[in-house]
Amino acid sequence: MTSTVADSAPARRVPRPRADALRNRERIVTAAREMFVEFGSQVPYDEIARRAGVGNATLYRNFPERTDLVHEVVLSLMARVTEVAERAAEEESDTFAALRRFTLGAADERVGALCPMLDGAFDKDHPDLVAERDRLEEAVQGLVERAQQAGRLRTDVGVGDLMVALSQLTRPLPGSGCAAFDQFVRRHLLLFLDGLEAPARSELPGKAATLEDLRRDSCPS
Amino acid sequence: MTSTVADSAPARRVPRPRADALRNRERIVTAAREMFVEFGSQVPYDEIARRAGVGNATLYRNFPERTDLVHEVVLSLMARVTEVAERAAEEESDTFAALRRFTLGAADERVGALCPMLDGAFDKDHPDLVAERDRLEEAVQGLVERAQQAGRLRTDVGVGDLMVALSQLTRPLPGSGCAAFDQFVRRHLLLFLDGLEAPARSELPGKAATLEDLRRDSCPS
DNA sequence: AAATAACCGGGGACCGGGTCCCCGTTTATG
DNA sequence: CATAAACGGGGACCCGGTCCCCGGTTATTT
Repeated sequence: MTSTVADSAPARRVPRPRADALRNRERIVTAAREMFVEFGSQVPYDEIARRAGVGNATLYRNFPERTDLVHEVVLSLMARVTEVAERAAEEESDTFAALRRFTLGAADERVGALCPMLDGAFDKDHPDLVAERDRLEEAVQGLVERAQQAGRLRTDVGVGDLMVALSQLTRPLPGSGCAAFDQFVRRHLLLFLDGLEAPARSELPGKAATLEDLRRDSCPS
Repeated sequence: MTSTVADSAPARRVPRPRADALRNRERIVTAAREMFVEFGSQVPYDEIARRAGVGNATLYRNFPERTDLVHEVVLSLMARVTEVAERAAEEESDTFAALRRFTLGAADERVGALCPMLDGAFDKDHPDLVAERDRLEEAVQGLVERAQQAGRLRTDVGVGDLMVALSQLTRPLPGSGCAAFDQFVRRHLLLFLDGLEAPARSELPGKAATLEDLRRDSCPS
């Protein structure tokens, strides 16, 4: 994975970051993801540092702007979720089972944490982000279309419906690191999925939405 | 409603509050409910006062402790939701339709706002609160049982499942007062309800929970 | 293994926003 | 009309988050 880029190159100009520096940066991002999930992206810097087992200065050195940190976390989280979607599509033959697996897997990754991040305060149009979002949408859209074409998923729902409901249902209650809650969430996700299954049991108002619709609608600012 | 308690009594000791004072108190509670729904119970006192069209001093005079205000708001919100449940049971002959009506009605009242209030910081065991919670549980439990006995609602779900999922799905995204989002929420609620309908399309892990279970589990503190 | 430079960590000063009170003014009541 | 209760907003206080400084530590280089 990590190519030996700066190995033979003149290392004097950019002497390659130290090993522990990279490790620390990684620990920070992980800690931040966990904290964001639980307390939202406004959580104090010092707390994140403590959770990461790092001095706060290290945190400020790596991410001078909070924006940078949020950006990094969102990116990393989206990548994980995308991978869950791709693995589900690949390894699950039954189309609806694939959808189930993705949903529960995404819940385990705490997609719900993406929600509070939409509270402004970070660049939604950054190229990296758009790229990652497109990858995610493509992967999930694939799951949805396959299930719909197989007649297993009702056709009046879209990726947006799935993602938003998924996010909402898995959003952590602030404070309580309740253990029993997790099991509870799985029940709700499964119930929601049952509602998604074809044939449709009711008629929905409005129309199915894509991720693009979401991004546009959610922030009229 | 308001009995003339202090009318003939020696009014010197407690000379009955002035009319505008009562009106102001009411406006404050209303404003607080709206603000809590949108921004959580931590919203600055001054903001609430401004929204209520009152000086901040009036707010502090009426609710010296934030706890008091939260308590009042929760109570008022629960009462509204209970009423929705009772009206639904009473006026809707079809048992599942009653459940639908309650769910959508409760969403309109913004039950989701109750969630962030569980972030500690207020007395869960206050007699008034317990009483109101029991009334609410009884009303909703009635809806659930009727639908289950009629064979319209799957039997592996309980009041707790409905209430928590309902709260989660309707929780407002902090910041954006997005208009389109509301319509979106209705879609998700209807999908979830479809999942609740009998016959069950999947097998759920764990077991159905009551409100009492919720209260106990959610705060191991 | 020693030298060197990059990196780390935590203690504390600064700053902004929320809380809460004081007091001159307004308004319901009898 | 007199009186006292209630109002309102301006500002002082205070706390918690941010951000920097500097002495110590640890990975790299020869």
